[in-house]
Amino acid sequence: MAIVSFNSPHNPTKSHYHQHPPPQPLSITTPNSNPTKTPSIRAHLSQLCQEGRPDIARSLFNTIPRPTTVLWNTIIIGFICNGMSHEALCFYARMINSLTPVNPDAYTYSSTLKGCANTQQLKVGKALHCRILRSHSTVSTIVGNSLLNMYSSCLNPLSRFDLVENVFDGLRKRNVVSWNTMVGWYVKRGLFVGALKQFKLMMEMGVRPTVVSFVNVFPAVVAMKDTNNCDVLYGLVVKMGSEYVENLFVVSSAIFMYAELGDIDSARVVFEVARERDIEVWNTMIGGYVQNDCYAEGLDIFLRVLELNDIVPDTVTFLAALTAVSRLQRLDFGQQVHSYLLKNSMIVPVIISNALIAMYSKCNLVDTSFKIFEKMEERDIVSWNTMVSAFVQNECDDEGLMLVYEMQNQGFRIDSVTATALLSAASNLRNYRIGKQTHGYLLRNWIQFEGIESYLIDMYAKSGLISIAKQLFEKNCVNTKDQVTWNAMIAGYAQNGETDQAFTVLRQMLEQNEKPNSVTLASILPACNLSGGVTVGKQIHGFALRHSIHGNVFVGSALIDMYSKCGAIVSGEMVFHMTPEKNSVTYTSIILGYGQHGLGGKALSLFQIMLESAVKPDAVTFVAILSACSYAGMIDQGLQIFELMESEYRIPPTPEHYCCIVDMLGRAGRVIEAYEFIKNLGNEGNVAGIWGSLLGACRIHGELELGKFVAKKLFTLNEGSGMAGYHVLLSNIYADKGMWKSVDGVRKGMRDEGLRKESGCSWIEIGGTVNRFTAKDKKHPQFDMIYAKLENLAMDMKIAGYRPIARCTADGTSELED
DNA sequence: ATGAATATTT
Repeated sequence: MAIVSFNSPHNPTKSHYHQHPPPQPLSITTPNSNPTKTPSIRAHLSQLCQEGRPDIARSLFNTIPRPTTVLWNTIIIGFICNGMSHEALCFYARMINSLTPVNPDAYTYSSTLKGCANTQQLKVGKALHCRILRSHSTVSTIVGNSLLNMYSSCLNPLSRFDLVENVFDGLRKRNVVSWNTMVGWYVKRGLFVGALKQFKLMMEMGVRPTVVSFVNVFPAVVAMKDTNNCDVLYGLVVKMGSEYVENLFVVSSAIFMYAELGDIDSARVVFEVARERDIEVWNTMIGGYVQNDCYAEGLDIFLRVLELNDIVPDTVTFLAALTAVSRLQRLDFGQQVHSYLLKNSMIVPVIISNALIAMYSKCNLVDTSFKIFEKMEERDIVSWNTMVSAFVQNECDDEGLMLVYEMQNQGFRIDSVTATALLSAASNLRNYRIGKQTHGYLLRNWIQFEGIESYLIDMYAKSGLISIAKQLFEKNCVNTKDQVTWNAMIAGYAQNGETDQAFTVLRQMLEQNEKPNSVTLASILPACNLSGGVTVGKQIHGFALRHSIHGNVFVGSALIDMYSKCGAIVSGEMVFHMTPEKNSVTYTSIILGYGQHGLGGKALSLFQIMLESAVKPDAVTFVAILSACSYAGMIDQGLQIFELMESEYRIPPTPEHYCCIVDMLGRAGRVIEAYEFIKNLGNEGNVAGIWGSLLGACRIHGELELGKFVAKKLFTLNEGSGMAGYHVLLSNIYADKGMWKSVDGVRKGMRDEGLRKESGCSWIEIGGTVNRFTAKDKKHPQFDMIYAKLENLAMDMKIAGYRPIARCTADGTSELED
């Protein structure tokens, strides 16, 4: 089996030396042997360099009393070909300052200039340029080309002054290399039209293009998305003959060109035309498929590479394969790639480990990601960022924050990627302090990146500082509002329950001719639930249909949710069946809807259909189906599904699942069983919600003693927001039993602790207007008529023989039930 | 003995 090889940054395999025949045996020379000694010393030095030992060649060189220019050149070239450009430059400095004067020649200049290009030493390059101009009346084409190349790699491509062009204009003789370098330079400067013009000019001058000419001009048409000229250029390649069409450089860059332009079929044709393929051709083809979201096809090609005996997959191959695996969330495949790597290579490069971390994270196995991260001997900023993002994306925001802390301890600085993860964590945790700190850090360090405003708006809105979000939206994004920014603001208002504001922003968005997309609609739809009216939701649905975005999974799921929350479960059902693409959220929405409408049987049969489909249920799906079972009293089925969740689907239960089970048992009167269930959970069951469900059950079934015990337990847990509700529940239990003294006691306790239950509210939509009511409120413009009608109704009910049961609520108002 | 050139993770 082939051993996996990985590229090192300075891969010498492409140096010219390795294209030469294998080294000849040494010829030993003595200092005074004969006049031919110089060429043989030169051959010896050159051979040492070919063997990758230029330092030894230098030591040998140091023993030579009066080295000639040729010998100096040999060492300089030797260093350059071994990726030691810095040493080459030092050696050049030694040469011109030598006590035994030697004159640099064209070889010295071209190789030293290459050294400058490799190390970005503009000053040395300029000094060389001066020296060349001073010492020679004419500049040879090769030296001129070396100057062109040096300037094109050392100069800032965005600078207004174009020294490269000056040198090119000053060249007395140009050849195809000069033209190619110019085309490359234009591309680097972003002057794509210029690059293409230069290429055309070269053709018009009768210069025959080489493969490099094509490789250099392709990126220009890619950048311009110029599919026409792309075809013209490739046509030219075909015309030039098989030496061009089958050249590995041409094949690889043509595949890349077509793939970048979205024409993956043509890329495949180019790939098939190549009779011989090296690993880079294979990599480009895999990468092309990944780039075009054809992950399965990419993996097919990857598998073919593994089967080849003469091609060894490298870092890039595995990187592309892992990207495809991540996008497909094909964990099985990813694990195979992982074990292949472990089996076949000594060390896994950092970049591959990073991709593995990302892959496991995308497959929701963040623990495995962290194991890989922990085991890494070396980590770069991408490793840290990937792991932090992995935590944040898998709902482990606290771990993500801790890791950022640790990362800074180890000398890595927060960058734009870390910041996006931090902002996401802040908005997930609804923690504006972390968000503000991150915002401050970005401002202090002048860190800017694309979409920064949307991240900030999202964070401030979700963490409750909607006014700051609004300020950012209005001040910082005056002219730069894009779809994402608009969406962030709309979602922000919608999530804060500010429905009117959300719709105002949507209207502004439409007025400014910015098109809403699926994200916009999926963000605004939940606001329709809150507003209580189905009319607005229907309008959004109509909008989605008109703009052909109703087929989107997210929009579909949001529509289902909206209809079912507005009581229109039949419409929700229809949307479900008409949504072409269904994911776990789509299924969960409709199951939840069925459950809330008491349609347990329908929920259950749809859940069965889901299990048989390719869509995997997630933790939320189980909450939906369990609560549906609970509402419908389908206890046995519910318990069975709960078993299945852990054993079959490997989803660890959360407090929400436990709540469902307790609720399910409790509603059915199996209160003691529910209590036993919580006891068995141990410390994991010490969550207010779970005990709260049990307290609810105690009330329904009049379990006074257990209720008192459960309430006591709840009050020790003291989890804030819901506590008032639990006090009210306890007082209701007492009230049901007519124990008014105890009721008073609970209410006094609540007053002492400053607890107040938020009053319940109901609403109804009439003629497109939503009317909200809370107990005893007089805000409605027609409240007097409404109360008069209520009294009439109450009278009618009394006459009909109805006896309401009066129960006490915490704020002293009476509540009519049953 | 010298010059131009392709693929990559958050």
